[in-house]
Amino acid sequence: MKIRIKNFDILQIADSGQCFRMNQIDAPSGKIRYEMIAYGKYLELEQVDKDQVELFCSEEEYHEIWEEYFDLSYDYESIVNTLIEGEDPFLKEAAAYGRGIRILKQEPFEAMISFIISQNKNIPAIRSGIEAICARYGERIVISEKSGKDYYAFPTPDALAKADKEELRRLKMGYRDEYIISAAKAVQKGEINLEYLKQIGFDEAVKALKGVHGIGDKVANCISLYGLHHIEGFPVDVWIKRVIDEIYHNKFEKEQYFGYAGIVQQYMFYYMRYLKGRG
DNA sequence: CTCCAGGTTTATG
DNA sequence: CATAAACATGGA
Repeated sequence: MKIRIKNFDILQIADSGQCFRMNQIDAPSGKIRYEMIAYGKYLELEQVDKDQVELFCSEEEYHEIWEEYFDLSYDYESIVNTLIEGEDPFLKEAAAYGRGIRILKQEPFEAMISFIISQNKNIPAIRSGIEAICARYGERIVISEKSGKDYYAFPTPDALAKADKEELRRLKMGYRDEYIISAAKAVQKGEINLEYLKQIGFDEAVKALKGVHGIGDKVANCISLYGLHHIEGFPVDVWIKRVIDEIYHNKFEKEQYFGYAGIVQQYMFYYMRYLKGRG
């Protein structure tokens, strides 16, 4: 189904570093098309034009999953306009450049494990690592008999809680092996209730997440922002550190963007990577 | 080969 | 409290 929507650029979303399982594929139209797996479902989507995308799924599935996943009811246009019309020269440019980004509502457990894996890895390495985990521990998804390619859902907490260190090392998880297992076990045992963490406040959610071995402040902010949709999440990684240091000379206050700090962070991240030749 | 990557933990001053 | 070293490994 085709959807008319502003501020939705598939390429920007796929390349924004918040999700790691969107892959570009060829389309008969020659336009930008991606395939992805989320919530156990396979989806292809194509950029028809600047303000229109086509999702290749049923209307039920669209309303059940993807409308919310892509945060389509949120008005990004007004955020972008606020920043573009604002006083901050860096954010004017960053918002204009990344205006097609949306903050996805990913599966909380997937965000949790993905960002544990992400630490001290570059984005291509994160992608391949997550694919390896999915192929080993995730349920196979059948798309069609002929497609020849295998697709896997993200593993359940149960499946990952049973993983052993050696196997995770073989999948190139490195020292993160025990972090992954302890996180999966915490969820499996109910010590961490991710659905509950969605309900409570951002600060509390971060605090609870940091109780897990291997989750520090940055990863907890990522999980909160991308998995729990706490829009106050403001992950400070090497790129945001660079922005705060080089652009703001260590005088940046995220509090001035209360209510949408996570979106501001995303524009900063995406734009800085572009400026430094990684976008 | 060297340096860096959407960091966290542990040790040390 | 702040800083430094260790950690495992692939990508550029």
